[in-house]
Amino acid sequence: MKVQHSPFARKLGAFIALSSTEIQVLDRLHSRRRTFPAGRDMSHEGQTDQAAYILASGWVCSYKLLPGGTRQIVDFQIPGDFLGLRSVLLRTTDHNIEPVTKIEASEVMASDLLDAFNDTPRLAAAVLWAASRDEAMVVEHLVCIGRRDAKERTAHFLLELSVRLKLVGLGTAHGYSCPLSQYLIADALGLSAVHVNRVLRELREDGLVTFQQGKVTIHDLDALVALADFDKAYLDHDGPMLR
Amino acid sequence: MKVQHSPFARKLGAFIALSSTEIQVLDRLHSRRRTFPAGRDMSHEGQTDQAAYILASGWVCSYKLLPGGTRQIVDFQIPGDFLGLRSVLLRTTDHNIEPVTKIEASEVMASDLLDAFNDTPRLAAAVLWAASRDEAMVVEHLVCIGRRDAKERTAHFLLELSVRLKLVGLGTAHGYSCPLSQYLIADALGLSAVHVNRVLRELREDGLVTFQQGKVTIHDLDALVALADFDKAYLDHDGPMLR
DNA sequence: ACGGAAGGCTGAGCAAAATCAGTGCTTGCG
DNA sequence: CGCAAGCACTGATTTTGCTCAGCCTTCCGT
Repeated sequence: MKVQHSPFARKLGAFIALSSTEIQVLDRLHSRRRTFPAGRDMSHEGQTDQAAYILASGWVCSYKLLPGGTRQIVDFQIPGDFLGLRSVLLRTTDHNIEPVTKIEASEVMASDLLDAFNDTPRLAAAVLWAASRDEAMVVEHLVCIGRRDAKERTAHFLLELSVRLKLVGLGTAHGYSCPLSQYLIADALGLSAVHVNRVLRELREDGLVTFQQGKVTIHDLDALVALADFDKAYLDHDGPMLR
Repeated sequence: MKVQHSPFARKLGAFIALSSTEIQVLDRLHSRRRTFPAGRDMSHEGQTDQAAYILASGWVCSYKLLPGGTRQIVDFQIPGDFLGLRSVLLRTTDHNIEPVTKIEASEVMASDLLDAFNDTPRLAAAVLWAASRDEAMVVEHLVCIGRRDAKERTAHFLLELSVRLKLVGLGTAHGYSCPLSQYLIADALGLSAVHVNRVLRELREDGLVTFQQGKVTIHDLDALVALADFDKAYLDHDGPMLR
C-alpha cells in the first residue's frame, strides 16, 4: 500500500525511485507554507527574487505581456511544480507569474535546496530531470503554436494537462478538474477566446472531450491522441523511469 | 588591444570578464575538430549522444518534425553556441539537429566540461548563464509566434539574429550575412514560405530592413525595434555584465 | 552545354481565425 | 435587492495568412 505524499514527491518519484530517506529530505524542504490570492501577480509582491516555491495546491500561470495589452502564457504550473526556480539560481526575472486560483506554496531557500542535493545527490538528478522536462514542454508548446491548427492545439493542451495532473495524483486518464477560463486557454494557445470557445464546442460535438464547469472529461482518448499527434510515451509510464 | 578568440570565448566573455587562464581552459576544450556537411541530420549520424559540440563556424537548426511533413524550427545555432548540451547531460533526444551550411564544430566530452568547471568555477556560471539565455530565447520565440503577426515576428527574428551575431563578432548593428533560405525562416516563424517572401518585401519597401542574397541590411533600426517591440536591453550591453 | 533541383518571387482564390457586437447566466457586493 | 463584473456563448464580417500554380534565375553535376 502506497503512502500518500506531497505532489512534489510524487512527481519526482515518477522519475526516480525514492528511498524513504529521500522522501523525508524532500518533505523537509516544505518549510514555510504561504498562501497567495488568485489573480494578483506574484513577482511584484512576494520576495520571489529571494526564494523559490513548490506549489502545493492551486494553479499558476507564467506569462509575458506585450504592448497592446495582449499576453502570451508560457506555461501553467500545477501542484508539485516549481515556481521561480530559474530566477533564484540565475537572478533573471524573465516573465511574470500569477496565481490562477488561490494557491498554497512552500517557500524553498536556495541554500536548503543545495544542502538537500548534497545530502542526497539522487535528488539533484531528479530535480534536474524535472526542470528539463519543463523545458521540453515549452518546446512542445512552441511547436504546437507554430505548426498546429486551433483544434489540434487545444486537444494537445488538454492531453498534456491530463498527463501532468495524473502524475501528481490529480485526475485520471478519463478526466480532471481544471480551473482555467477560456480566456486563459486562449492566451496560452495563441488564439482568441472566441475561437477557443468554438473549438471546445467542436471537440465536444465530435465526442472527443468535454470541458464544462471546470471539469475536463475525455470521451475518446485514442481519437484525441491521434488528432493532437500527442506523444504516447508521456502517457505510458506508470512506475519510475530509473531505479 | 583585444586578442581575437573563438566565438565561444567571445560569447561567454560578454557575460563574465574572463581571465586569461579561463580563456586558456576554454580554448583547450576545443579538442577534436569535426566537419559536417549541410543538410544531413546530425543526430542520426555522428555520435551526438556521446558528445556535445561547440559550433565554430556555420549555422545549424534544431527542429521538430510533425506528421504531415511540416516542421517547426525551435532555434538556430550560430558560431559559439552549444550543440546538444542537454542531450549529453540528460540523455534526451528531444529534437533533431541539422546543419544549415557546412559547419565546423569542436567535440566536447562531458567529462572534459565537468573538469573545466572544477578548475575554474566561474566558467560553470558562465556556461549556465549562456544556457539559460538560450532558454529565454525559446520563450521569446514562443511569445513571438503566439501573439505577434507575421511582420512583427519577422522583424523580431532578424533583430535577434543581429544581436546574437554581433555578440560573437559576426556582423554589426547595421547588418550581417545570413545563409537562411526563406523556407527555413518560414519553418522557424510558423509561416509559409510564400508569406515570408511577401513580408520580407514589405519590410524592404517600408525601408526598415533588406534581406537579399544572403545579406541582411538594417536601414532603420529604431523603427524596426519599435515594430517588433524588441527588448532593447539585449542590444545595449557592450561589456561583460559581471566582473 | 544542358538538365534538374533549389530558391526567390508573384497572382488568384480560399480557409482559418480575428474582430466586432452582442446575449444570457452566475456571482459577489454595496 | 439590484447592479456590475466576469465568463460562456453566438452570428456576422473582416483580416490574415495559406494553398495552389506557375515563372524565372542561379547553381551544380554529368
